[in-house]
Amino acid sequence: MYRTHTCGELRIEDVGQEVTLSGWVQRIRDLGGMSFIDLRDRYGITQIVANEGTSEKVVTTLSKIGREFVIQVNGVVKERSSKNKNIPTGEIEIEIKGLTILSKASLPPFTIKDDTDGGDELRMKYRYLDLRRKVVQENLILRAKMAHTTRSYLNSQEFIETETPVLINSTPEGARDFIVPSRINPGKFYALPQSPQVFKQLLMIAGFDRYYQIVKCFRDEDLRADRQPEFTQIDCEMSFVEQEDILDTFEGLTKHLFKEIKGIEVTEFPRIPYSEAIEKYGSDKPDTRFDMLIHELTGIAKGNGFVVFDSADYIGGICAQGCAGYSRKQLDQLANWVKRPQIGAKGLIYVKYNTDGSFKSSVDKFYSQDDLKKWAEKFNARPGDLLLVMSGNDSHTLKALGELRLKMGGQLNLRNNNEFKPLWVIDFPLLEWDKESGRYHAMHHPFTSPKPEDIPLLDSAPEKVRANAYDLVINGVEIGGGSVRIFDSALQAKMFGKLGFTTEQAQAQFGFLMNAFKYGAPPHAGIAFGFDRLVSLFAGLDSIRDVIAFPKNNAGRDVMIDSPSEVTKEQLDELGLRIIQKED
RNA sequence: GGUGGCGUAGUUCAGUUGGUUAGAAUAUCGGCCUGUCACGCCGAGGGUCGCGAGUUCGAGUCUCGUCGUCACCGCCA
Repeated sequence: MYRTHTCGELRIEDVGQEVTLSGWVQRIRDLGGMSFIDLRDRYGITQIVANEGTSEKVVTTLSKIGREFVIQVNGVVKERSSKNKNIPTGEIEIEIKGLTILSKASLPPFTIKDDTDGGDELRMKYRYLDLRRKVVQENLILRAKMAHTTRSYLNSQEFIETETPVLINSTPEGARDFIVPSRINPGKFYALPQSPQVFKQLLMIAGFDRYYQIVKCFRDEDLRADRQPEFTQIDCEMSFVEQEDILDTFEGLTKHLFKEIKGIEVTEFPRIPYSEAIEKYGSDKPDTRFDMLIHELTGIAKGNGFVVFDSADYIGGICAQGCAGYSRKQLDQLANWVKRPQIGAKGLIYVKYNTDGSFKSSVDKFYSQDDLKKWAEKFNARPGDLLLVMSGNDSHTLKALGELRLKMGGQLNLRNNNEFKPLWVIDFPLLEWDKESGRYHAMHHPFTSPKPEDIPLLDSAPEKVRANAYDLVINGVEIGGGSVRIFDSALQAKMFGKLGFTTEQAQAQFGFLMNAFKYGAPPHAGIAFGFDRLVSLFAGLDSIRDVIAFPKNNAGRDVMIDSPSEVTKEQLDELGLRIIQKED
């Protein structure tokens, strides 16, 4: 038997017991006549002590061990003469009687300890060592708990967990697919699913009524801190439901997770239309932990001879409370920040609402104190506040104001990671115009149902058609999204037409689905949560990498196994593939 | 595809205007040490300053390129 107990469980009540422990050597403190070993496993750390009573054989072995050796120790649990209040096992120690080296260890490239040692590059290359760190283990344990809790909640609601295939067809809509060549079918390719979308709809047609799956999805697009090429979704679909039923059910799941995992009662799930989110927050995933809403000034700020504003489609700004005291340097920094290519604003106008009630702005030449007072009223600003105003093309300016709002919210410490503010963004546009391809794209996906009252607009003003689509947003993070589906093959055919598919193309790509609709399709709707993002939100992390055991880097590479990698000529031949060197 | 940050000892970092032998902490190794828990004390070893070119009498430092990495923009139905 390798162990009778783990390294985290022995307490003062166990004093006198003879025990065997196995684990990794965290640290050795050799005091000469006596030494201490911190023995670590995922449950905790237990101190081992050797002193003058320890056998010669054990002392000799002890002198050979180092950091990260895997050892087995047996001995008697003793009360410590000097206790450590900082760890749960701090009142006891094991007086060593026997010691076996189970596995030697080379010196690790970074020290295994809680506060990060070794940069991301090393941590990823030696991820199996990084995963020994308690902080990283805790993230993965949190992930496991959340998956378990999700399953038991959905199981209790009569959802059926069903697996769907991973080798499917490539489709032209949406993100780039990962492609898998078929050996048995030369010249043909599978694709990895971006989501199990059509399969879950087929399961509804099959009568499963409630489906879920915690499932890997794949998108061949550039990575971000919150985007990996393979990621996990809590994927769901329900029959005989309307939008309201989905929102209720998944508010329920979200509340349950917050309560079970974090002990937090989250009650409010406000709903705001997409258009309002854009107007007030400059984003379709607003962070509602703080207000600082965007206000439009287009009507009242034009016509004073300030060319920048007079020529703008849109003028708007935000009010940073209590920031009227910002220095020239601070204001310049903000202006430079919005001028970076990532934001792309031309400039930033400020108005200081001084505590004495006067105004000082960068456009005093064009606007009187009375003019600026009107602005301030529009923002509900009070003396001591700072107005930050931008202008230009409306969608770009709103987006830039949204970014500035987030930056100011962060700067003023209004974005607290222990506070959770969910909301539903609803009424998304069904279609958006894509300049590059010169056609409409489905904003959600091609199976999303338009709002019935907007269907007449499909022909006259397609961009005005709203969808029965919804996103769950928490703290400015898009946690999930879904829609009510089209279940009528005629409407579905019309949608494909709007998206620029010919009848033949639609038939070739999605014929099986439209065909299935002919055999009695129930009204259905669904949603998918980004599981990695949800876990990182619960863990208070900005990057999803730390909640994934073996993540990929910025360039989509796994630096530990060095993938992707080349394959042999034989493999290529068998698949009928040839590598063509790209010219620069 | 683009913008920006970072790259110096195993690790974390310092390194002045371009100037002698590139430092500190920590880790490692050796010695001493009976109550440590970030043990302590003494000593030692450890460097392709990411790589390559250029400027210069002289480059860790300046310029260009390149590689790696991170964040972001585009992209992500």
